[in-house]
Amino acid sequence: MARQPTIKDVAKAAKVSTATVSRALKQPELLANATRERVLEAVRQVNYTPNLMARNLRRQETKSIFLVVRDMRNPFYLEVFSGVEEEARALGYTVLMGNTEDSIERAHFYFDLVRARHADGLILMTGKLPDILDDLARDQLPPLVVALEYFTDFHLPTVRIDNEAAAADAVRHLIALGHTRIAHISGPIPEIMSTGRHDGYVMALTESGQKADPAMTVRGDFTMASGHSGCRRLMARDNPPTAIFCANDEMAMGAINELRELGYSVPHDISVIGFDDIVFAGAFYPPLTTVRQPRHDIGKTAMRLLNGALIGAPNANEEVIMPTELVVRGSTAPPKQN
Amino acid sequence: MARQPTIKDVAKAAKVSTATVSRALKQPELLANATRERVLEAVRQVNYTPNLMARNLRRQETKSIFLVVRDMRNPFYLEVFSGVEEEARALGYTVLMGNTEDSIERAHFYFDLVRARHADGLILMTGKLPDILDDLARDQLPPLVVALEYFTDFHLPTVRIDNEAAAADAVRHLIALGHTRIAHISGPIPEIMSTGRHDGYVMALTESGQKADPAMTVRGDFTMASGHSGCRRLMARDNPPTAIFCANDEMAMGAINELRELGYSVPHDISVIGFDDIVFAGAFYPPLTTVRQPRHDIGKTAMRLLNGALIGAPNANEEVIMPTELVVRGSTAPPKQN
DNA sequence: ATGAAAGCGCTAACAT
DNA sequence: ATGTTAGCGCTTTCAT
Repeated sequence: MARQPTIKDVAKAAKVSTATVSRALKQPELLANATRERVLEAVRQVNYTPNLMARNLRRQETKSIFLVVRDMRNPFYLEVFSGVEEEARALGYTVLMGNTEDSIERAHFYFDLVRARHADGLILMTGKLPDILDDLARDQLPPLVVALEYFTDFHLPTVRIDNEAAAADAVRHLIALGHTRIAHISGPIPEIMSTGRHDGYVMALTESGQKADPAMTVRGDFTMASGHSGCRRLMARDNPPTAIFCANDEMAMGAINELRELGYSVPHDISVIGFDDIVFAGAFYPPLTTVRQPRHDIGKTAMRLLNGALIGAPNANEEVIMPTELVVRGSTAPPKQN
Repeated sequence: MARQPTIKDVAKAAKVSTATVSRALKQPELLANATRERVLEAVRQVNYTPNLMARNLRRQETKSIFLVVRDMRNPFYLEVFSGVEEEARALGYTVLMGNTEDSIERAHFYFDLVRARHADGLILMTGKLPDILDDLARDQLPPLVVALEYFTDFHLPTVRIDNEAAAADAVRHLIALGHTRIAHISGPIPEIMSTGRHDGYVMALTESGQKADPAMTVRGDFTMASGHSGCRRLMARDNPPTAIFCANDEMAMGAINELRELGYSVPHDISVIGFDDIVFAGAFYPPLTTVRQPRHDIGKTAMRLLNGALIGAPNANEEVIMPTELVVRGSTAPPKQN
């Protein structure tokens, strides 16, 4: 590429000072009509684009934010990302993607990038928040929004769902179908998201008068493989479940594929329910009954909150709880009559 | 956050000039051991992080690159992204994500962002390259790498697969199984990727002595919905196919789900083969036979090429063809004997 | 309504 | 081996 024209080139072409060029672009109302026109014409003529590095340095802002996720290969985050990106574009930000792979150091790396003024703020969608935020004093925190996860030690702007209520809804659906032996494949407890979903499972069972048998909960890690193995362990029990509530869709898919290998038919023999409504949940066979999270809106809201924090809006510290929705498809049915 | 310490604060604390601080960080070997130690100690003491906006302005580089895709919600791009990101991190770059939604204006927007020095270069994974690059003279192009797609008018650094050969492999697999009525659900022709896969389909049929009946190709658009409808049209023919080669996995999934609704069993009645080996291809039922693209390596290679272009490496204009691999799973089988 | 000039924080050329 | 200094390109006082 040829050398970029600078504001000086425009100033020379329009025979004005660089300050006037800057004004023509930022506060055109301050200039006389004739001058403004002349400058804008010069801008076009020399094909000028403001240099963002210089502008950022001068303004002490980058107009970029980091979206930091646990594993960017998880399609779930993509839809959140597209929501963040949509809102960011409207607000004049660009979105950088960070990815911690569950490493606390990698998370701190993104905090450092904000310190280094590579971005103005962060949206965190990682687990292990307590560990990450542990030794950072409150006033050392960069502008920050927590999405999906949350942090209980002190109040941060947060957008999330009510995991407990959503999980309870899912389990109530199974109870309403008549299931009495309902198992749970959980996420990595004690992470707060997994704990919430497990609590909702226990809550729904308890309120219906069923006892939550601890042996009916096996711990997974949100991967399909852990759905496979968790399901195998559950079905090997003396009194195997007739329904399994999985803490996410991938584990539900793993469980269903395992059940097929074991010779069970879903939902005829066993019902399975997932969580998230990822994009392939409806295309799966059988189509997955699951809990939909408003991913796109979660992303938009997170960006909106972050912008609030960035411009120092008054009550930027709010916690927004987004609604969830049980999506009943083909992986759940009444229990088989024996 | 408190005010960030600057290089001046370090200089004062270490009683040296700012230049010496800069050297301690960039070219420590130039300094006397004692000075270097003193400076680094001061850096720690005042908790200094270099301001990247200032560094970028001074160095005239951003150390960021844009990865521009057609639709970032497509999980396929994610794995490419993770490859780009891995290599970028190793080379000291951060990756910005751009997303054109197939709009030429949106694509140009990212070109403008490079002009505005928001990023140093671009990796393009969008269709419509000819339209996008149309009226840009060669010397107006920013540092640029094309991935997956390609552009024939003039030579750009490119990483891609041999779509024709890969598609031919897939179709040969069906031929080897004994199929003689093989249909194709294509991507949006005349885009080059779709054309290549269609050409491979025709080539494999022709070389085996089968005639490629144009009515056996229906045009899709890479969405699951177009797999559904394309499959329905094919199966409504007088002499329906016994096997369908789909130009990507989503369309193959759509086709399989449609076949199930029509009462066909895959692969017993009809074989279906996809392309890409997206992350859910193996979890699908039946597990999808498909053509695997080395997505992660494609991403890494693209970033490597872009870095070459950025540092002005000699033969940065190379075109890299990555290998593909036919992954035979459960969606293909010999044709049913009538 | 416009211009002059300072300076954001850093690096690199030049000087010593 | 270290310091001095001149910018990178822009925005924003402060003057006029």
